[in-house]
Amino acid sequence: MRLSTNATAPIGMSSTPRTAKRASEARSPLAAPPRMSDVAALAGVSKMTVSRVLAGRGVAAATRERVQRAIDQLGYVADAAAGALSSGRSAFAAVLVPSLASSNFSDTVRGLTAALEPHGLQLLIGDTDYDLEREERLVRSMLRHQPRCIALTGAQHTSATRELLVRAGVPVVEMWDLPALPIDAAVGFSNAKAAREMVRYLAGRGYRRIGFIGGASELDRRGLERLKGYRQEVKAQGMSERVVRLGDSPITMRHGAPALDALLQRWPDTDAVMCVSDMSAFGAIMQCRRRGLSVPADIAVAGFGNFEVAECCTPTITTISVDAYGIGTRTGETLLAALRENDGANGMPRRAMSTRTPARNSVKIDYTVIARESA
Amino acid sequence: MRLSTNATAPIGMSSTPRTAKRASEARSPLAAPPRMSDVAALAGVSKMTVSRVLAGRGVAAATRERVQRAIDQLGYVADAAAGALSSGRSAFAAVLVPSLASSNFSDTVRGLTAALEPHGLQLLIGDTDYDLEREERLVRSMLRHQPRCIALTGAQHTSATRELLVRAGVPVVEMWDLPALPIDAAVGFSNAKAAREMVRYLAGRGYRRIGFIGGASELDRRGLERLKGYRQEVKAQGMSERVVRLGDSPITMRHGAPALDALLQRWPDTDAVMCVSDMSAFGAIMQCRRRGLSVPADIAVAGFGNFEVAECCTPTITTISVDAYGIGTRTGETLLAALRENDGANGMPRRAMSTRTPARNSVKIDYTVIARESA
DNA sequence: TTGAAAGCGGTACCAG
DNA sequence: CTGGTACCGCTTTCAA
Repeated sequence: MRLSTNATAPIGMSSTPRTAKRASEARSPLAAPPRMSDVAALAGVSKMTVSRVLAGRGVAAATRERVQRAIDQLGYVADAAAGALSSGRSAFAAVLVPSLASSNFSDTVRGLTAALEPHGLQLLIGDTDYDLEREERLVRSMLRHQPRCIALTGAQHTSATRELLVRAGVPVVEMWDLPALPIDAAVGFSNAKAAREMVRYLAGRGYRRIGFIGGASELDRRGLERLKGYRQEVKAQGMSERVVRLGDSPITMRHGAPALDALLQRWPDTDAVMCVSDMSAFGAIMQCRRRGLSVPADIAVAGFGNFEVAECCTPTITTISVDAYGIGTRTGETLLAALRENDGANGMPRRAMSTRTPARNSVKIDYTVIARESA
Repeated sequence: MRLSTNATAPIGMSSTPRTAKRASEARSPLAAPPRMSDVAALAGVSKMTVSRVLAGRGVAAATRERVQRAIDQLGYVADAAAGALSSGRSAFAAVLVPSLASSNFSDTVRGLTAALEPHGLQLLIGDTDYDLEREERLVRSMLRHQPRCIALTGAQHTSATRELLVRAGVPVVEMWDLPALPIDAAVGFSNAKAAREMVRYLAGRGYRRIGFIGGASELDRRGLERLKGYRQEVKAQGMSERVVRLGDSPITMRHGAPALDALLQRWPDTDAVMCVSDMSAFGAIMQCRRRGLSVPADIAVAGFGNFEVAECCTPTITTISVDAYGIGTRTGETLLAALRENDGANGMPRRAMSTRTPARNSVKIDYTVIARESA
């Protein structure tokens, strides 16, 4: 295969001589694409008028129509890079999530898209794979595109990332958590408190020997917070903790079976299992079936996240519902408000939110225990 | 909420006077970010030398180090828009998938990322939501960023989309299908043939009254192809068809229960169900449990896609395995090869693949029936 | 309402 | 190996 020789060389280092760019002017698919000046010439106006038509500013109706016809005729598409360079304002918004494969985060991205796209912002989406170094690399690479604003996941970042983000001087929102010291603003909830609530729910149902299964990675802060909340509440209730930590994030369905096995091996009399995610809870329930255990009669199982599988599984899975899509839309709205504020005021460019409104930049997202059949 | 007054106005129409851009030169987070000329001045070289250091071209080691120090000291981040404009070459690759929430497609995106990122290409990701008009809008909007290459899903597009794509003059790959007339190149498989294979498998296991459950939408071409394959093979086997079409794409777990109910109501003696997706198959199996039907003893269920749930469900789900991640990496490799070819040759810019190598631009992706417990 | 000129921040090209 | 200059395609600014 052609690629094997030089599989990671940068693409496009060879080049076309500047003067040859418009070499093939013949009307073929290979002809250089039309420029704004081409449109202007065809419509018999100046570039500026074309620019104004595109931006929807004040242009006489007749002129505007003539220009629009020329645009359509040539199939003109404006060059965003040129526009961004000239105006000093890109049309990008950057988003970073730990894993696009997790429906949780893809819902958040969809929510962000829904909020930002109508305002002409194009998302630059990055998948950090729960790796802070990778997050840093992605931030660096996205910053090259001068995004108007940035959304990222969690409160945990390398110090270089924080530095980059602050220096970027654009609104930043941290999602899915409520950091003690946000870089700029946050849209999320306390994963620890949510987990405590689940333990209280289970205790209220009479379960006293409650286990927790989660991932082994120290990088999944939200998972760790949930574990922390479990520990706090178990202690508060005077119960003893039973924790199994196993496997990498993202936690998938495959996680549940071995984790359940490990838990029951160590603490055979466990009467309820709280899982770091619905994915894991589902895997655990399926494993219960294989072991001939009935859920919840023999053992109760609870999840986190209210994924679709929690609703569709038999038994249906008791879980904590978090509005992932809403986190996206709220984040989008928060960023837009900050952009307006920066923009409207004294014209100081690229100001972060925190310089203006230090405090009330945290949006708290609701969550609720959804009581279903499994617990 | 502040946004309610003007929820969809474009952002950033007010502006900062050009001359004020560097108004606050004080060393604060509000100072204008450093430019290449600043780096050059600090290092005592010309901009060109800085540019060469960044590009990793031939620069004397001592000079390079000096420049690098200046870069680090200033925290300089090159502006991608300026670079793209000047060189006539962006660092973007565009991808369009029907739904980011589907693990199938998010895996493909991950594969693409893995293939393209090492070459310095930044993905522009778009979610068409199974809507061809939306796809067209997204293509138009992405084209403004002059992507070096484009990957999109399926063979079905509006004629305007095809026109835009051809005129863009960059390599284009259609994924997840093998169109009779690809725009440029394709990486996929025949969904119809794969479905036929599943019917043959079920027939081979002795099932004769095989139903099909799928979505009602005409927009999900891959779903329709699977249905077509089912119909062809059922006919070939001398069986009669039993088809239920229900609900929108993407098909989720919620689809399975009502679809199974509808199928059994109309054809109560059905002995096997083939589902358009594992999601649906899972929902159907859970519904079987609720109805007191044992799988596969009372009724067999098969899925499509080899999603994680197919492996973790009890019973495990018989399905067709498709390497979604591999579709992404193969697509990436195909695009990279085309970029190299364009680039290396006569320097004609922005040439599509098909102008070179009309035929062998289709990469066929393997699939296999995975026999598990459910059928 | 429209146009002309300047320049955004880099890279190509050629000369030294 | 390094620097000077022109210029990428668009928007800003200011004048008409």
